[in-house]
Parts: sequence; C-alpha cells; structure tokens
Amino acid sequence: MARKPADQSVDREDILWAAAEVLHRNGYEATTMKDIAAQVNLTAASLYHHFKNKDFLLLNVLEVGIDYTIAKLEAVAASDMSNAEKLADMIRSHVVSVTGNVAVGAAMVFEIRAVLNVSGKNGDAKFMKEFVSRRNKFFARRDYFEGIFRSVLRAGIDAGEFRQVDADIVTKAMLGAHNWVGVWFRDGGRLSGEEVADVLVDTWLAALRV
Amino acid sequence: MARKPADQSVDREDILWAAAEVLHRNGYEATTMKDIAAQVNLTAASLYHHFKNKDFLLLNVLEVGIDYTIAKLEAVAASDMSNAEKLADMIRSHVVSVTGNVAVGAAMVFEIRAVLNVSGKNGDAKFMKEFVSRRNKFFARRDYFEGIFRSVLRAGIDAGEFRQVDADIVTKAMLGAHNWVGVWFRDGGRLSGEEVADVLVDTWLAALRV
DNA sequence: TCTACAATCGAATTGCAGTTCGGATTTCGG
DNA sequence: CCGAAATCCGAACTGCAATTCGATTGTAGA
Repeated sequence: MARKPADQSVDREDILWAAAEVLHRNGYEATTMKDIAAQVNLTAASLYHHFKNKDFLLLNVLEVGIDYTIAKLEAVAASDMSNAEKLADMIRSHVVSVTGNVAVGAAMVFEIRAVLNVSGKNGDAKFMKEFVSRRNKFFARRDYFEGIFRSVLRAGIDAGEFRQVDADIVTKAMLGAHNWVGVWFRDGGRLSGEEVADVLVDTWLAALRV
Repeated sequence: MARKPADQSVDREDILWAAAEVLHRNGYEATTMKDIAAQVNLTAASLYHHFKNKDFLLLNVLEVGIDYTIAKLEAVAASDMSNAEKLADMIRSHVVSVTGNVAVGAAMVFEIRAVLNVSGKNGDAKFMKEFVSRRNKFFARRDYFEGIFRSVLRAGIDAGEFRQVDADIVTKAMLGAHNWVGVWFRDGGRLSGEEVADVLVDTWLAALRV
C-alpha cells in the first residue's frame, strides 16, 4: 500500500520495542522522542505517524508488557496443579519475564507514575478522554495481575498448603522483590534469569511452608 | 546576619524536605523547581541561593535519605543480639523508615536513574566534577547499606541460625520488597507501617528458618 | 546606628522537547 | 501505468523549565 524501504522497514511494533529499551535505560521523562526515533533510525516527527503522542506511546509499551506477563501467568494459574506448584511456576514466570524482557518488565513497573500524571499537566483534553480510559484499563489489568498471585496464595492457605500469612502484604512483597530484579539484573552476571527465578521460588516457598 | 522574615523562615533543610515530598509525588523529571519552591512559599529563583542546581538538590535529598537509614541500621547491626534478632530489627527499621518517611525513602530508591544520567546530557562540566564525586559516594553508601543486610544474613547462615540460601539474591529480594512498600503504602490503610514491618519480619524469618 | 551580607524575588535568557505541517517518496491494488 | 494511501523527513512553532542576574529588603552584629 505504501512506502516501506527494504532497508529500514520499521513498523509500530519495532518502535514499541525501541521505546521500551530506551525507557528502561533512561526513565520516562528523561527519554526524548528523538532518542526513541534514533533507536529505529527515524526522526522524531516520524513517530507521530505511528502514535498520537508520547504518552500514548508509553501507554502502549505498558499495555504490551502487562498483557505479555498476564498471558503467561494465566496459563499457569489455570492448570490443575497444587497451589504450591502453581505459585512456583508463577514466580518463575514473572521473574523470567522481568529478566528476559527487561525493557517491558521494568517499564511496566517503574514508569507508572509518569502515566498517572494525566491531571498534572496537559489539560488540553484532545485525546484526553481515550487516554484516561486506556490508562484506567491498564491499572485494572495491573490489579488483576496482582490478584492472580493473591488468589493462589489464599487458596494455598485455605488448603493448608501454606502457613497462615497476611496474603495482601506477602503478595506485594513478592511482586516488589520480583520487580526489583529488573533493576539490578544484568545479563552475563553470576546467575541467569532462570537461576535467579529458582532462588526466589525456593525462598518464597520456604517463607510459606507450614 | 541576614533576612529571615518571621513568617516564613525557610532554611536549607525545609527545602530538602519539600523536595523529597514533591519528588515522591511526581518523580524527578516531572518535578519542577517551581513545584518545590511553591511547597515552601518561595520562588524557583530563590532555591538557587540554597542549592547549586536541581541535580544537587536531588542528590542532597538522596544523601539525607541514605544517611538517615544507614544510621538506624548500623545501631542495630552493631548490637550484640543474635543474627536472627538483628535481622528482624533491621527489617523493621528499614520498612518503618520507608513508610514513615515515604518522601526520603521512595526518592532514595526510585529516582536514582535520574541522578545516574550525568553523562547523558549536561556536559557543561561546571560543578560536574563535584557532582560526580558525590554521586559516586552516594552509590557507595547504597552498596554499603545493602552490605550490612548481606553480612548479617551470611553470619546467620554460618552460625546455623538461617538455612542455606543464596545470600546475594535473598538480600536483594528483601530490599526490593521493602522498597516496594514505599510505592503502595498509604497512611490510614488497613495496616500501619509498624504492622507491615511485622508481617515482613515474620515472612523473611520464615523464609530463612532452618 | 550603620554596614555587610543573607534571603528573596521579578524579569529576562536559553535551550530543548514535544508537536505540527506540508511536502516528498515509495509501494501496491487495479 | 495511475492514483491513493502509507511513511518519512525537514523546518518551524510553542511552551515551559532551568538557570542567571540585578535589585531589594531585612537583620545581626560592630
């Protein structure tokens, strides 16, 4: 239908990835459209053909990240394993997502505040409506994500597989620890993402054993 | 010596606090000098009388935050309790710091990237030298902070008080979970900071019990 | 009381990031 | 081979945030 030089065929998804990487490297506000564009050999202006504006671009990255993670999580949570086995797989899945997909993973966690600040500045309300709507949906998805962990934890407690703990707090502790991995993990370090995941699985199951 | 109207006596420390609060609320890049100034009824220009520039202001907040936390931690680590008791107190101390001093605590953790980016932009190298020096010192302090936790954990393992775990990873997991508290904790929630701390102490000790 | 200086502000400067716009350029369906 | 739509870019606009500077005003201490 249109232009797409063989040497740089860049599409929406490529940009999303580039954005995720730069975002993870610099943080939201510190990331310029130019930076993102450079990552895919485009100019800042070109990005506006693919995305309404910077906020939507970021929001898209977050959406992709959360969807990716939730998809993997749901598969596990829906299986017919014991709650302990489920939780182990979920932890593994989450941690590996964060380490293997640092870009998306970290962006998912640490850039939220920026997205939150809709009311803060641009009150131009142009795409405002759609933006707020999608942003709320995103937050709902985040809560849903956390909810999956909490449910399995609760079920395990009720089933006597886990000891009695404050499921809310422990869930948040788990997510915090996992998210934090995205901050310090580096490829080529002493442990691989899978190995780190194993350590955390072991740790949490120990914390929960009756 | 100089001016200091009785109605607004604002000093360096007040600004530091204001900055910490706004920072925690908006994130570094999203926080303007004007925002900070407004918090203490000053104009942005006035801030430059107290701080070289925005970066130094943030750095100062981080320094204050880390020093505060380390001070409390060292007191505990130096006592003659068992490693388990020490760790419990340290966890409590850390978590309470984060919840009670959300400003400093969260800034300490989530704004680092912004400080890191020295090389990123302003290469004007005016205060650059001093800044880099202090920033490195800050990072060293952060490592030191983490080291205290790791040491006690290791000592406990060696002493047979804790089970064999990967001390590096578990330490980071703990810090991640604690830092994360600064993100979700709200005064007036179901639990107080102390209560949250207790849950975490219980959780980690369970994870480590032989 | 006088003076030097701390503390503050208003106004002006600078630079850059986000965004817009119109004009190319390329490709594909027909 | 043509026309429409997809892509992309250069240049220009806009606004704001950081920073600077000179002027002003209290105030503490000689």
